[in-house]
Amino acid sequence: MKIATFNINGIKARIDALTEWLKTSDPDVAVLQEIKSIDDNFPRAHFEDMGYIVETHGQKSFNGVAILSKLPLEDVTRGLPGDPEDEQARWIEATVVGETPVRVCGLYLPNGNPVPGPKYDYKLDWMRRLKDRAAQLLAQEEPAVMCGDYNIIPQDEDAARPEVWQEDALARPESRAAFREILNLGFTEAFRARQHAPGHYSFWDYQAGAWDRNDGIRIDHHLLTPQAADLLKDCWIESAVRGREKPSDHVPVWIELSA
DNA sequence: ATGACAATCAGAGATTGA
Repeated sequence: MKIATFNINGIKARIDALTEWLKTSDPDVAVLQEIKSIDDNFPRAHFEDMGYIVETHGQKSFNGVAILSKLPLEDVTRGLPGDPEDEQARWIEATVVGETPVRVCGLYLPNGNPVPGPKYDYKLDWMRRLKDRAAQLLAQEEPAVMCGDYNIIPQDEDAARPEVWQEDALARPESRAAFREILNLGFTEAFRARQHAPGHYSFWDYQAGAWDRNDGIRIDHHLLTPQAADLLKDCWIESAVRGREKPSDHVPVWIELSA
């Protein structure tokens, strides 16, 4: 089972690039962030015609997550538990029924800038709720993946120019500590389980020729429960997608599971 | 120190992102 997480930065703007990517790279499961669309405006039939089951959790203008799957999906839920007041569409879950069923959670973690401020408070509170949900998933003792745009640069080696991110919500010590707290529950960060070298990124800003200068950051991640980590065959970043026509500023990050 | 770039909604320019 091949699963890719991909922040597409708007379904309306990315429909052609996303379609081309699905055709050529052929994920079994595509976990999408920033669809920037309400559910009714998501081009569901277009992807169904390509053989995908489509589950969305959108809102107007911003955020929004989705799962496209060639394998059956069961028990779809929307929204991160823990705050009924939270109306931002940043979390979706479904069980992908392959040879071995896998619970797949797609997330778009808040950016959190500027620091300090209410947006940063929201980020840290969202991560507290994420930790609660992560602990529940661990207690199930089943294969589960939490993947998406974490808006977290885990370590300095995950940025081309770590010095410019020092005071940023993506790299602040409190942000990194909250991320590590979740890892320390017992999750495996798939990319670092397979790759130890610095210089691998999943986002390059549109501005100032960041892609051409390889001035990137690694902020899109897969976190695996032990039962999922035991199934991990490989993890890689499809960075070439950033160089295509009308690209997102993020690229797909893949895992392959023996499932 | 600033802006650069892109997307959305709207129908100009503010807001958001990272």
